[in-house]
Amino acid sequence: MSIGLLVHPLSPHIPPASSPSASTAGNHHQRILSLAETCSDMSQLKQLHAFTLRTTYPEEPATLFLYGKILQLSSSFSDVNYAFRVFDSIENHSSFMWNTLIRACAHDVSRKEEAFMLYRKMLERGESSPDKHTFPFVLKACAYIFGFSEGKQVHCQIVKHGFGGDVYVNNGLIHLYGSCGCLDLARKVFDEMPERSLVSWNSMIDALVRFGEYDSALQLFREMQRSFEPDGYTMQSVLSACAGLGSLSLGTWAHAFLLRKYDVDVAMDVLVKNSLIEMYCKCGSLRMAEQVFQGMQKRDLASWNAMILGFATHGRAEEAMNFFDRMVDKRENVRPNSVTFVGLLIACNHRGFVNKGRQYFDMMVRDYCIEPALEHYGCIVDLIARAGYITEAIDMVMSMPMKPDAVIWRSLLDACCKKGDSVELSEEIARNIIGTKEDNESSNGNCSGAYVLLSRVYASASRWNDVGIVRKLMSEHGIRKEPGCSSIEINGISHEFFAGDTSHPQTKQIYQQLKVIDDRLRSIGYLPDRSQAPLVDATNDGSKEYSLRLHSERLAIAFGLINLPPQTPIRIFKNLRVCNDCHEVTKLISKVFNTEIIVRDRVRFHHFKDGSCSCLDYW
DNA sequence: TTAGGGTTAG
Repeated sequence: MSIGLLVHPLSPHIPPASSPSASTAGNHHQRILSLAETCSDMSQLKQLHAFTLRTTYPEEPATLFLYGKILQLSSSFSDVNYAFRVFDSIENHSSFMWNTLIRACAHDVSRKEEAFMLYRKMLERGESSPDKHTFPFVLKACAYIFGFSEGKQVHCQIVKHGFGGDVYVNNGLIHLYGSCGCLDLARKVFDEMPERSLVSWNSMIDALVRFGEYDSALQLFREMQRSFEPDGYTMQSVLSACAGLGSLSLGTWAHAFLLRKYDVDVAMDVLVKNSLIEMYCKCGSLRMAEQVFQGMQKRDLASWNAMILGFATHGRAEEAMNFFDRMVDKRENVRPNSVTFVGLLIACNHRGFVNKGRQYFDMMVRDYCIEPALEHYGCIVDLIARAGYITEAIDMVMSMPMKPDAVIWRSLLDACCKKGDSVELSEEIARNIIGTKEDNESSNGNCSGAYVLLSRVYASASRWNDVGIVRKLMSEHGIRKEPGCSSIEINGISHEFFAGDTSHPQTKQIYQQLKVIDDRLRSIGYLPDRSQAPLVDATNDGSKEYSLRLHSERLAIAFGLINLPPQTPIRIFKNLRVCNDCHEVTKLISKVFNTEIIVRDRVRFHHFKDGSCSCLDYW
């Protein structure tokens, strides 16, 4: 029966003024209910609602049941306002009605807070008690707003109402505590669950991955396989863990696992494929990332962004920009978002493309109406400041609608130091950073960044007393400089190098190789930046010939050239940011030695407990 | 008598 014919077939059944027999009313409600199942949009639902109002008695339980259905349908058509109107028109609400409305709010971005308010109202009114359906919805809303204290209250209510053993409720709790970063509480709920589902495992694994506990996440994944088959959600978390560890061997294993175990649906899923792209990019294999991207039948914005970010963070700015051109081209016609522009600005930043960076920043605002966020400002300020346009960078910081964070101030300070600008200005900037909460957070728990930069400012102005004061302050506060470190995996063993490091057993050969590299680079006309502080005493044999500044990555590259067969790609992981100078030299070494060299920066180093990495030769 | 859980990048 079509809803368009609603009034005619049902009209003869409109209840008379006198009370209808129970069976007639029952049939009538039943017929409206079956019509409700066929509603496909709000206009049909509104007709049905009007008809229900006209032809039923509001106090009948069957009518209340119908209103519940109308409420549910209006929220499923995303008309939460209408759902609220229906709700407000009813005097006594069933648990189902409360639950439906709470759920509608929990799923609506702009009403997440209301979900919790509604739940409180439900308790206050006391006309119906929360049940096992209520809590998962409320918890979802709490998780979304990172409402830890609200969530704790709800947790108490769950125990009080006796739903502590419900698997859906517990999954909601794991998700909530996981979202708030309370991994121990999430784990406690997980461990104490009388029954677990696939979602329980996925939620716990996801929480661990999101907060950087990659090892534990992979450990849990292994345990999970004893009782459940992983699904697409699981595999995305596993791929993120591999990406976080920067372990291409693990990531490649996960890719193979995916292809072996799953049907086309899971393996071809856009979200899973995007995770694969991200994993390959973060593990340094842009070739594989591109291969996955090219093989995708369907792509979304995130697929493009993942590639752009991948190229950008590896210093391959031209390819990042080419991908952007392709995505906005008429054929693809994908509209970029704020993340796309972060990628483009990072690309420009890594390579010092100041004008391009300015163009993208303007394009983002002008052509795509995207409000620049702190991250965009961070990139552009760093870019223009590094290029020496300190005044322009400071003006930009002053014009920002939000408060600059310590990272931005540090970009300015760094640029001031390099340019040897006024000490007063540097001191002023340093005052904005030192001791701030953001600085502590943004520099891995120490605020060495600003102190080190400031001591460099004083050193460049030959104010040695002030250098001493800063160093003393640092040692008094127990602050140590976080050294740059590069790592390379060969035959499953990770070798780490610091700048000017001479601790490796192969140091002698490494420095000889560096000399070879240096000579080859000079032979093609490369002139190292002499203004950089030379590490002339770095070699064991006291040779002072090697005058290039020894970034840790160059040591790792030399080590790779010695120990890997010719033309084997060399993959380096670095804990800090890779500078433009490094990108340029790496490109040249790569050209001269006819070897692919990839340097991935900002990697959190990982060491397996037995001191090894199971690195297979997938490069 | 109605229904339910877990995602997107820096």
